[in-house]
Amino acid sequence: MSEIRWLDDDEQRTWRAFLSATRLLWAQLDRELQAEAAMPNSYYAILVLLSEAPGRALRMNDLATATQSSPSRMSHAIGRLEKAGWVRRESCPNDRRGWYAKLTEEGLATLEAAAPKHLLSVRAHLFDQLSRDQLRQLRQISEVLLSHLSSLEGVDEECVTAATAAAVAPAEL
Amino acid sequence: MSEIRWLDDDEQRTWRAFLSATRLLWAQLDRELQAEAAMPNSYYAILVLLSEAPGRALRMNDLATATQSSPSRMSHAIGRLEKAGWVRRESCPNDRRGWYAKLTEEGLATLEAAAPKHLLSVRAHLFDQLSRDQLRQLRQISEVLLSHLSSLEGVDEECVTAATAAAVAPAEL
DNA sequence: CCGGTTTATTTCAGCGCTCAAGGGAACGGC
DNA sequence: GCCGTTCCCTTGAGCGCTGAAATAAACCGG
Repeated sequence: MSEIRWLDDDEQRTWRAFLSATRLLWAQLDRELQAEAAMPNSYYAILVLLSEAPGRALRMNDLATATQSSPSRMSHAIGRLEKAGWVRRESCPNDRRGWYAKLTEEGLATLEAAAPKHLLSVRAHLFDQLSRDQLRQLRQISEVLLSHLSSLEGVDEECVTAATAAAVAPAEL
Repeated sequence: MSEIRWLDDDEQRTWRAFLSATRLLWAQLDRELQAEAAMPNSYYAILVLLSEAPGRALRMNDLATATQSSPSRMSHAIGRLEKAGWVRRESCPNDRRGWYAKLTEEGLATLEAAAPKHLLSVRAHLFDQLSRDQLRQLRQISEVLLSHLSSLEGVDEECVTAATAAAVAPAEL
């Protein structure tokens, strides 16, 4: 085993600050969304994607790849969303293996009620805290990391960001 | 309801890049730690904290507050770690309500085997990707967010960062 | 066609987490 | 001393997720 280069003091501090900050930020946003809309972040993202899709419906697989999640996960998620009355499954006419997940009126209403509040959370805990310069830096840093990470998994970078873009607001944005 | 100020194009891009990057980074680090050490990040952090503690033991409550998690979560977590043979519960002599979680030899060995690999992951996916300037910026940004978020919850900021510091390497660092 | 592969989705077991509820020990005013 | 409160920890149900296996339909070379 080659010599181990541990983190120096500066790196330590950077690492732990980053770790804590992102963890707390996620937790906070999740908590607020849970309180406001009774759903986790991931389900919110699904609803947004559906709201933007033509006919407010998407194939299961497309949903899964768009949100960077497994088919299994999507199946469970849609199951729950269906139980909540926000989504309905509809069989696909061309391909009898396939299913559409379609946003219901109720689901759309829920989403539209949740979106402004979620936006406020994001502003309060991220955008309002940082200077214009810092936001620019954060964006560049994120893009570097993103391009590295998505290359790792043979994933289309555009696809990832496009999908996650959803996580902030529904179609009317 | 007052006028809603949606995210502009620049903000959108910043937000989604940040969102995707942190999500993918966490996922990647978790995946690698899972593959190398068969444990999630949170359990790793617990083992590191224990390895640094005097007598390699800590009270349940101290562990919980140090890792910013609920007593319940810690109870479950130590239960699993105990089942894995990495930790042992020992009753507290002074306070018969209390329990110590004590790192076993086996647990320490597991941790020491995992630490260098985990460090490599962190370097590969974060530190090696960013310039010196960007690392400095990232640190400042994280610290701003951290101080905001920890003030929200009436939490001691030092405590949070101190605990998370652990998440990179065991005592001998 | 027919048989094997690929594609689309579900199912199941199990993990880590949260939240609400509870037991048991210590503390503190009366 | 006693009773209520507080503190420490556990329990159990349920949620969101993962990974592997199963089903079932479409595709495709022979």
